[in-house]
Amino acid sequence: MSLTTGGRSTDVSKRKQTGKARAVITVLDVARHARVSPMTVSRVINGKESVGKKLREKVMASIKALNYSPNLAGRSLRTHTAYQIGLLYSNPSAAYLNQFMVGALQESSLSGCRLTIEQCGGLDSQRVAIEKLLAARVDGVIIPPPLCDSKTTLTHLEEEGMPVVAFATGRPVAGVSSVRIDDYEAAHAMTEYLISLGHRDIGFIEGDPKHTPAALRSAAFFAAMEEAKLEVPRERVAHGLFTYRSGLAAAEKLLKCAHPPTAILASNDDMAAATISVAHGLGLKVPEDLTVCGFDDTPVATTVWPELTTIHQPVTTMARHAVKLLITEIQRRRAGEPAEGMHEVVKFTLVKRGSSAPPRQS
Amino acid sequence: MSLTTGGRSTDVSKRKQTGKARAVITVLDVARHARVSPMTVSRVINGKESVGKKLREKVMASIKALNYSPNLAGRSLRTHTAYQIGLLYSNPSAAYLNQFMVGALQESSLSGCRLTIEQCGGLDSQRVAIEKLLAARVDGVIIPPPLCDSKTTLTHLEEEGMPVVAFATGRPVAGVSSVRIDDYEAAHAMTEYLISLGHRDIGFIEGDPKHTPAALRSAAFFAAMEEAKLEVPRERVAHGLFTYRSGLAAAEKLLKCAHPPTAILASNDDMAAATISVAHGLGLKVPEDLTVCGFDDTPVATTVWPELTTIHQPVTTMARHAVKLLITEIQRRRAGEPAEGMHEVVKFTLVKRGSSAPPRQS
DNA sequence: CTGAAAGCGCTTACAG
DNA sequence: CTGAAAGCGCTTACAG
Repeated sequence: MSLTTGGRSTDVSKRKQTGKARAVITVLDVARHARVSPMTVSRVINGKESVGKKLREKVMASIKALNYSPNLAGRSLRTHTAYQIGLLYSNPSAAYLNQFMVGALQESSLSGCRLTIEQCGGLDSQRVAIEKLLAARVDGVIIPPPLCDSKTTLTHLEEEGMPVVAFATGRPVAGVSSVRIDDYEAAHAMTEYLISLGHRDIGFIEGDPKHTPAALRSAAFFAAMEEAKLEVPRERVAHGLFTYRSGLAAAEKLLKCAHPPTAILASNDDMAAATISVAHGLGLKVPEDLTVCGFDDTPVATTVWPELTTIHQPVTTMARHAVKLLITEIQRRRAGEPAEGMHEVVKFTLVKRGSSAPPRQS
Repeated sequence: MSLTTGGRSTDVSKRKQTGKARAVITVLDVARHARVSPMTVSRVINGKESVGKKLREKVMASIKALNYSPNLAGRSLRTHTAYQIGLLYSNPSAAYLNQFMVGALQESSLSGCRLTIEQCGGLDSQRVAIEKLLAARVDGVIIPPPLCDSKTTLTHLEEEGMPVVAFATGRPVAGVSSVRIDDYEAAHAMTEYLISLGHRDIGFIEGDPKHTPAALRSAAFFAAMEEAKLEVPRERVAHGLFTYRSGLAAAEKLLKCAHPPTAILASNDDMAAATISVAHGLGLKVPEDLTVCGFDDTPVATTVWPELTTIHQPVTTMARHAVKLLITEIQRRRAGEPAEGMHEVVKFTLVKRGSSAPPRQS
C-alpha cells in the first residue's frame, strides 16, 4: 500500500481507488469523520445559517483534520455555475492586462468559473472576436478600456443577450455594470498635489481622447488648475495617445520651448516614462529640474528611473470585483430578472515616488 | 414558452427546466437525435476509433444540428482531469507573462484544467509562493524564467512530488520537462544577420547572467563573431539585467566613446528599446547611424520607434505546449509511471523591422 | 463495434 | 435544524 504524502493516515485509505492515485477526500469522508450527513458538511462549506453550532464546529474540525477542499467539478455540475467568462480586449497594454488577469484568475478559481480571452483590433476583428466568444459559449463578457466605451461592441453584445461588465470605463452606461476608479477625482488630486509642491507652470499630456477616462483626467486637470487660479496656456498642453511613443512627441513639444514647465502630468505611466526619457535627453534632471507624474501605477512606473509618482489603480482588485459582478448579473438573467447595471467605484491611491519634488525656486 | 435564442427548435425544448434558464444540450439529447446510445456519442466526441463510419457521421451531424458542446464539469468529474495548474513567476515582465497567459488559458480551456497564478520575489517569498500553490492544491507547476533555473525552486517542488515544466529555460534538466526555443541558434542567426548587413563593429548588451538563456545568447554572439573572424574588444560589450533601466546604462557605455559601434545587439527588447532612447538622446539616427536589435519580440518591440528587428519567440504557442506537457506528466505520475522529462524545442523567427540597416559606409 | 448500468462529488428538493 | 434520496452530464468498466 502506498504512503499518503506527508499526512496522518485516516480512514480514507480504505476507499477503493484505481491504481496508485492518491486518495481524494470528499464530503463523504468529512461526513463520516464528523459523524454527520454529507448534507450538513455541504451546508457548513457553503456557510448556510441553518447548522447548529455544535455540528458546525465538529464539521469544521473534520475539514481541517482531513485537509479537505471541495471538488469544483462536482459542485459546478450540480449547481450549473461553471460559467465561461469572456475577456475582450483590444489595446494590449500588457502590464494592465496582466494585473487584470491575476485578479480575474483569482476570483474565477474561487467561484469555479473559467476564463476565455480574446483580442481584437479594428472594428472588423471586433465582430470576429465577439463571434469567437459566442462560439466559445461564454456566459458573460468583461471589457477593459478602450472597448468598454465602444457603442458597437456594447450593442453587439446586448443584442446577443450577453451580460457585460465595463471595466474602468470613464462613462458608465445605465444598463451595463461597471467597475472603475473615479478618474476625475484622481486627476484632480494629482494636480492639487503638484500645486501643493509649489508648481505653477504645469504641463499636461492628454490621453487618447477616445478613451473616456482620458477625457475625465483632462477635465479634472483643468478644473483643479482653475480652482487654484492658475492659467494653462495652450503650449502647456500636448496631445498623447497613451503610448510611449506619443509620449515622446508630447514631452518634446512641452519641453522644447523658451520657458518649459517645472512639472508635467501625463495621463498615463507610459507617457510619463517617455517624458523622463526626453527630459534626460535634454539634460534635465528629474525631479530636480522637472517633476514628472503618471497615472495607473503600471509596472513601468517602478521600472524607470526615478520611479514615478502616479495614481495607483488597483486593477487586480477591480478585476476580482468585475468577475463577481458579472456572475451576479449572469445569475440575475438566468433567474429571469431584468438586466440592471451595478456600478462599483473602487478607491485609488496617490503614490508618491522619486519623480516628484518642489520646483527649484519655490 | 420562451424562445430559444436564434436556433431551430428541437425536441430539447421538452426537457423539464427550472425557471426560464435556456435549454442546455447534453449527450443524451444528441444520442436521442442520432438514435444511438449516449456512449456512442461520447466515443465520437472523444475521437475513439471504435465507432462505425455510419454511426459516427450520424452523431456528428446531430452534434452540429443541436449545436452541442460538452459540459466540462461533467467530464472532469468523471475523468478526474480537472487539474489545477500553477504558474509560478517572479520577474514580472508584463508582456511576456501576458503572451504566456493567453496560450495557457487557451489550452486549459480546451483540456478542462484550471490556472492558478502566483508571483514571488526573493527566496523567502519563493517558499511562500510554493506553499500557496500547494495549498491551492495544484497538480503541477509551470515555471517561466528566471525561476525555471532556480535549483531551490526545482528542488522544493521535486520534494513535494510536483510535476514541473520549465518554460523557456536555457538549460533543460534531465528529470524536468521543458519547452523552449534554441536561444543559442537564435542569437547566432541574429549576429550573422548583422554581419551580413555589413556591420563589423557590433556592440552587445548581455542579459542577466543568472538567466540561462542570457548566457546562451552571449555565447552565440561571441561564437558567431569569431566565426566571421571579427574581434569583439571589451568596450563593445556591456552588462545588462534585462530591464529598460539597465539597458540605458549599458547603451551609454557602448555609445559614449570615441568610436561607437555601428550596430548594437541587445539580449532582449527592453534593453534594445533603451538603446534607441539613448541613441536618440545622443543625436544618433536609428537605423541610419546605428542599427539596434532586440530579442523576444515582446510588445515593446513594436511600440518604440523605429520598430525593433528582433527574435520572435512564440510564447503563446509555447505556453500551450507547456500546459499539454504538464498534463501528460501529471497523468504519467498518476499512472505510477516514473517521471521522465520531455523536452520540446519550438522554432523562433528572425523578424526584420525598421531598426536595422547596413552601416553608413559599408 | 455498440449499449445498459453505475458512479465521479456535489447540492437541490423534499421530508421530518 | 438535520438527513435520505435523487440527479447534474459525463465516461469507465463491463457485457454482448
